[in-house]
Amino acid sequence: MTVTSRVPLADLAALLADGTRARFCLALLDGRAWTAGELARHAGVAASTASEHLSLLVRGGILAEERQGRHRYVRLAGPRVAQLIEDLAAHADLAVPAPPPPTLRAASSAKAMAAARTCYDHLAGRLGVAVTDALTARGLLRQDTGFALSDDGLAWFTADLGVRLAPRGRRPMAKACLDWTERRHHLAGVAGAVLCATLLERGWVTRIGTGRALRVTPVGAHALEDLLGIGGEAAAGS
Amino acid sequence: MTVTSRVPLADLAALLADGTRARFCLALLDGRAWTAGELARHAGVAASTASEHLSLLVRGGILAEERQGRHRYVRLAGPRVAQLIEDLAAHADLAVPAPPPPTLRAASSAKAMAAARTCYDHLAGRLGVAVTDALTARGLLRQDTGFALSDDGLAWFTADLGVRLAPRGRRPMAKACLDWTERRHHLAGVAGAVLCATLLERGWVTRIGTGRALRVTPVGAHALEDLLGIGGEAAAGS
DNA sequence: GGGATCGTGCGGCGCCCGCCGAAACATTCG
DNA sequence: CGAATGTTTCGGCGGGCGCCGCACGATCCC
Repeated sequence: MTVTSRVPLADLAALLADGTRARFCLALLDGRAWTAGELARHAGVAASTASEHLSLLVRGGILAEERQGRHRYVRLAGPRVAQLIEDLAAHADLAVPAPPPPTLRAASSAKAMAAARTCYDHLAGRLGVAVTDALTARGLLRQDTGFALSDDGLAWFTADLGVRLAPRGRRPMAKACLDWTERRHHLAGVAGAVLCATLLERGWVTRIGTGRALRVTPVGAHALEDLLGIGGEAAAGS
Repeated sequence: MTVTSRVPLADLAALLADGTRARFCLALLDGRAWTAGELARHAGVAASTASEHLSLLVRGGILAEERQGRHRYVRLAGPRVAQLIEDLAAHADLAVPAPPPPTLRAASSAKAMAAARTCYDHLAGRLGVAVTDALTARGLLRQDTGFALSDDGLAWFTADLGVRLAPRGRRPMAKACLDWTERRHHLAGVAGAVLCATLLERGWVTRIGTGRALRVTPVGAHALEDLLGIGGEAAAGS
């Protein structure tokens, strides 16, 4: 009988408390849109099962959907949920030290991911942390008293990188995001997204295959060395 | 058969996906330690049920326990989990606009909470946001390019407030925490915790009853006006 | 139009898990 | 020591939910 009024927190958590739905969300952390079928295969469940899960996640505000023809494209609803899931995953993985990957293929993939990857819409992995460190060392990013760009940092985006860094809604300009391989913070927020988009646009980094993993191109390595003094391992192509 | 390797994210979310466990965590957001019995009564379940829930939460790293005699005291495991739960709750409450409180007592309590309360170990509610705004307006806290104290801000804590602001482990000095009544950010992190602790120690604010709600004392109102130019409604006692 | 592909609604099955009460254990107090 | 109180363990019950297969509608391609 205990009707026990609903607890919003529990309802939200319940959406992520299922292995299959969690796998969906983790896959979608690459920031791109997937079709229902792709996700079903990725998680190893029947299409009908995936369909129901997606409806729940959309209704719960975790995912946004976009229908095109016979496809149902689905992506994370926004940077906020992406951050939330990333935080949750980071916390969960801290408790469970990653077991050694079973297959060679998985090991190689894990290695590439650890080197450089996207985290929703910004850089992560050793590359992401290296960029964050370089910005900090040069006084462009302040981490000792919080996490914010300095005035020099603002100027760097405009003058050195050559991109406009405009406020976007209520999203913070700079934000710390916990890197789950490096166990340190890397740059997220508007600045992180703009930086990542710029690197991709200019071909300084490219995606490896269809996943989240990135590779620094030779041109990119030069540019990163030039702009931030990043060289060697962190900028190495895979 | 589908053994489907575990998904840490889902395991963590599952801990919070139950109404009773969620109620426990939300109650513990006051930052203090509760006994198992108190939580059981608070959530309206049998002691045996609460006991099992607590064991799960402790094993999952959400809660830390401390046994004293026949009592089992339990509190949130640390600022990190507190922040996680707060984020999750904030996101959940955004989707579900709070229904009007059913009872007069609840309404009065909600009013006090909205005015001033603790959020784990820092200030929240209109008071928390007012303090954050005042710090920002005076150039002590930078919010336009992220969220960090300025050098003036560091000096303010030492010279004006008269407290040492030392780094504590890996916890960030300043951090934005989403206020679920004001729907804006307030100051968290080491600085937020130190500030809140100082205000409580000096009797500038006091707890109302046993909950999270706070009241600004007359002495406190003067001090806040003095230090930050905060007056009127935000500093009003209740 | 015909055949392949993609997504969805519906039963039905099975299991997990949250709940309680009763009994046992631990601690404090008189 | 005995009573009172707080907590834990154990069965057992019931409901919720994640899974599939199948049938069907929609869409795209040839």
